[in-house]
Amino acid sequence: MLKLTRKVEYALIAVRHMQAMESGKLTSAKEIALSHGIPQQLLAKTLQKMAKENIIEAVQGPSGGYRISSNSDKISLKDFFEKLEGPLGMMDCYFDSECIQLGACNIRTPIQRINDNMRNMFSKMTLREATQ
Amino acid sequence: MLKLTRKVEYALIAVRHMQAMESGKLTSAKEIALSHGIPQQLLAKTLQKMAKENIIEAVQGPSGGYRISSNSDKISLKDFFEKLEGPLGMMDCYFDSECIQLGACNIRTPIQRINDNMRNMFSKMTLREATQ
DNA sequence: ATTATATACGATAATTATAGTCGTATTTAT
DNA sequence: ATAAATACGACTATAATTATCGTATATAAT
Repeated sequence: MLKLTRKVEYALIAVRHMQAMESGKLTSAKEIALSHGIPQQLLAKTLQKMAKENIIEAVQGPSGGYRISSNSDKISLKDFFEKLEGPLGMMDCYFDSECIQLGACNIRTPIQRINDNMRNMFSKMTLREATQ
Repeated sequence: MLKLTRKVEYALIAVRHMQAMESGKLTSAKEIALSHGIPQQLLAKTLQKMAKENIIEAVQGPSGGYRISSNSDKISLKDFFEKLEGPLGMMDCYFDSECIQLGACNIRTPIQRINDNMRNMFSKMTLREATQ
């Protein structure tokens, strides 16, 4: 329960991989995928997402690749998770859905309480901290 | 991401429903299911699970049903979640699986760190507290 | 005793979400 | 030009969750 998705797992692996690189040096999707035995195409997408969200920097062309963004120590785990997978919450009902429950829902407050605690916790933890 | 499953959602609804009952009074799976518009059979299973785990008390036979267990204020959210769905952790690799990663895994420590924080947080929060 | 109503529970089907692949376009160093 | 990288939309496969079905057992009420 409350498992990380593969997407996030791969993202964490990639971040650690990039952090272990010599400062400023690039690494590629292929390189990360091969050295950790994960599907390259899938990883590539996650890297692209991270680049788009400024968690990492992308350089195109041959001898291009990715490197960790310089502001990675300002990114909280909450932001990291949310940038990759949308709102961090234990329930959809606060974000999208038309809940069937209508007026009958008796767990809005409990859920909100749990959510707040979770969000708070992951806000206080930086990506850098977590992956160091 | 990190969504509660329906099972847990229904369990929370049921707990709240039972807490709202007059002390000691029973309510049935049918009653809860009808008043909150959730599938009765599925809810029934969750109630059975909760009864088995001593979160609630079950009384069989007609005019039987369920009531909240007297020790419900001693149950942490962590226990509640884990009793319903197994180990509370962001990754399987610590529990069951043979991970493909072998030696290449570079996120054991990060994941463990995140897990510890989560478990710690949910340990400190009681079910009673959360659902009050 | 019989009936009706409740819990108990294993097996299975349906649905949904996640994970992974494919094909193609674009960028750019050599 | 070519080769090697990122970028990205569409699609398929797989796994997990959600829900249903069928049946057994308990027990209060008649």
